[in-house]
This record gives sequence, structure tokens and C-alpha cells, in this order.
Amino acid sequence: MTTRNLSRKEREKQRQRQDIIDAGLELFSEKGYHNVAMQEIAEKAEFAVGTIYNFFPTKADLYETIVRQKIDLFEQAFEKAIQTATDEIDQLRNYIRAKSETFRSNISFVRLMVAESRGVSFSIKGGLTREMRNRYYRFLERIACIFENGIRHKRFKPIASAFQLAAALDSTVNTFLLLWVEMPGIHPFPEDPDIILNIFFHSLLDTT
Amino acid sequence: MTTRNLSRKEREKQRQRQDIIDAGLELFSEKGYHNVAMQEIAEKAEFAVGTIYNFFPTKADLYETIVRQKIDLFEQAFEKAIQTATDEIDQLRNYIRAKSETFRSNISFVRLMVAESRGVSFSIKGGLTREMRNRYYRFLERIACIFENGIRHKRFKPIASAFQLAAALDSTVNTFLLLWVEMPGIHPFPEDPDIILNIFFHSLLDTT
DNA sequence: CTAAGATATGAATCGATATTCATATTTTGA
DNA sequence: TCAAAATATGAATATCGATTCATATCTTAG
Repeated sequence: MTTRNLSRKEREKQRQRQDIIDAGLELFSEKGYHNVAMQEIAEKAEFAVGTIYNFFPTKADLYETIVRQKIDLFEQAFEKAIQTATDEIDQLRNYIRAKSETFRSNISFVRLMVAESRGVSFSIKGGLTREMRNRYYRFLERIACIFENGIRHKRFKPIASAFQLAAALDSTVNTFLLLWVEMPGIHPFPEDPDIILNIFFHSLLDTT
Repeated sequence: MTTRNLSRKEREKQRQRQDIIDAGLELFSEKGYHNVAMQEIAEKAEFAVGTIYNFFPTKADLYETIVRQKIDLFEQAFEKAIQTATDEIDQLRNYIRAKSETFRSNISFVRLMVAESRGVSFSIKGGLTREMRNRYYRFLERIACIFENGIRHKRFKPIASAFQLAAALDSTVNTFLLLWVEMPGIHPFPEDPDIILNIFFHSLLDTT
């Protein structure tokens, strides 16, 4: 009973913690780190300011927790997507699909990243900035591997370095997603990942 | 003599104003809008705080002025580059070259944009955000026109909508430039614009 | 049921900094 | 050279908001 009691309590604590995180995410993504007061977060999460400080030592810490949690989620989703495919083309398809799904179900986080990607709030402490950058490069390397393999397997032509191809593809996907986030009516995100991939798969030049 | 005197004075005023702008740009790009105090800008520009307020009514106003000035410069450079070419391929080449040159000679501004693109500082007043977004879309439309023409002239194949092609190309160029800004040693920006264009011009798929 | 311990509360504190304005300095025109 | 007029100065003001902590409330275990 004691353990079970503790466990219930633990779970309750986690739920509260997550409520604060959710409130923070929503507010930060709407107004940006510096334009949100702890007071507001407290109100949104239905706690007193002081209580928030029982969970997170500082505002910056709360922010970092939010970002890390989401980034972890994103990375996991992408990695899983890539592993659930055999040939390189399918890997790219899956990664685009995963990215689109994860974006769609985490729009407020995407907004947060768009709003202050590497900016201000991160540079409070230099640490998170560097960490995020490194994580992103590692991710690009991961995509680059797919191109690397594709080239080795003679499925892809080496029209650029694997890393450049990865950067080009990922930035294109990002831009399409951002266009969709900002103007869903005018720039819907293509349901079929091949619409994006075709830009790379087919030659733009008409040599007829 | 009076007019000349006034003119000298005017020029002097402009120089001072520009000094403040330059100091602001450098500091904002290093530390982000919210982490720079007017005091610092004053010191860097070798003025007293009060003097800065003789030129700019508020900190936000100074910031907006800095951003607008640079954006204008960028837009002009791109437009000129596009106009200095006849066929579509050369237009794209020139635009990439112009973008790379303008980036290279305005790194601190680029840093500023990277750091807080649409974020915090803009949202002080809602206005600048929307303006920037609209300007960017107009610019993308401008690039899309090139693709549009290329497709009409049968130089390009319609592998995606003109706007999508524009978004894909521009985001790729941006990413390459950012990689270069962050790690010039590891990811040098390709001197030859064709290295980027080839990603789009040639088919990635090896159909041999 | 009760007291010790745990937790939540939010008013008060404290630091930071944008902005103002009384004063000092410089420039102008006679 | 001199006194308006213009301009520059920076100490003082005013506001904002992160963080603290004395107090109130709730939980637990005996």
C-alpha cells in the first residue's frame, strides 16, 4: 500500500509537471520566451507562481525542459521512420512522412522553434544553443547516410555530396512545412512525399 | 554658405545616426535584442544614452530601423542580380551569387536574422512580423516567376509548381549559407552557384 | 483525531533597464 | 565676444517581472 500510495503520488506529480510544461509551451509559442511572465504560466496551469518553482528552478530551466522534451520526441519519430524501411528511397519517403506528421501534431512547438530557433532565449546560457545545433547536425548526418548508401548502391547519382543533398532535402521539407503552418489554405503540405522527392529525383532541365 | 553649412550638419547627423545603427546591429547580432541594453549601444557608439533618444524614439524603433535598412539592401541586391541576366538559368545563377555575396558582407545581420528571425523582438509590435513575412513571400513569388518563365520557354520541366521550386531552391541556398556561417571550415559555401543548381538541374535517380 | 511533515500560496523583494529631463556643453548668428 | 538656441549628457525615475519566503493548507502516520 505504501509503494502504491507513493506511486499514485508520483504519477500525480508527473501530471502536474506536465501540465506546467504544456501551459509553458502554449504560451511561449504564442508570445515568445521574453514576452511570457511566470505569472501567466502559473495562471494557465492553475497553480501559484511559487508552485512552479517547486518543479523548475528557473524560467530558463522550464523552457529548456520543454524544448528538450519535444526534440527528443521528434528525433525518436524520425529514427523510427527511417528504420522502418529497407531501400533508400523508402527511407526518405518515411522520413518526410514522419516529419510531416510530427509537425502537424505539434504545431505549437513548431511555432516556438520558428519564432526563436537558435535565438535569444537559448543564448541565456550558451549551452542549449550548441546542443541543439549539434543535434541537428547529427540528424543531417543521419539523412546524409541514406544518400551515401543510395549512391553506393547505384540508386542515386552523386550530383552533390551526401551531406549537401541531406541539407537540401531537409531544408526543402522544412520550408514546405513552414509555408503550410503559416498559410495552410494557400500552401497545403503535399500529402504524397513524392511530390517533394520528385524535385530531387527528376531533372529540372528540359533537354528535349 | 548657409545651405552648405546646413548640409554639412545634415551629413554629420546622418553619420551619427548610422554610427548608432551600426553599433546596434553589432550588439544585437551578438547577444540578441533583449540582452542588449541601450546603455551598451550608447557606449559602443560613443554617445550618452539620452543622445540616442534624440535619434530614435524607442529601442524597438532603433531595432526596426536596423532591420528595415538591411532588408532593403538585400532586396535591392537580389532584384538587380535578377535583372542583370537574360535567360532563366542565368537569372538563378545571379540570384545565388548575389545572395551569397550579400550574406558574406553582412554576416552580423545574417546572424541577427538567424537568431531571432520572426521571434520575440519582432512581436514587440505585431507589425514587423507580418511585413517581413509578406516581403519574403513577395520575394519567393519573384523567384517563382523565373521558374514560371523557364517552364513556359520549355527550358524547365514542370516537376513541381513554380512556387514550390522557388521555395525549395531558396531554402537550399539559405541552408548552405547558414552551414557556412556556422562552420566555414567544414561547410564552405560553394563558389560556383551551379553546384547548388545541379541538385535541381540533374536527376538524383540513377536509371542506368 | 492530531501533530509533524510536506506542499501550495502569492505578496514582497530585488535587480535590471527603458525612458525622461534638469543641467551642462556646444553651436550659431549678431 | 556674447547670448540665445540647439544639442548632448547621464543621474534619477518608473516599470516590469523573476525569484524568494513567511504563511496557509493539506497529507500522513500514529
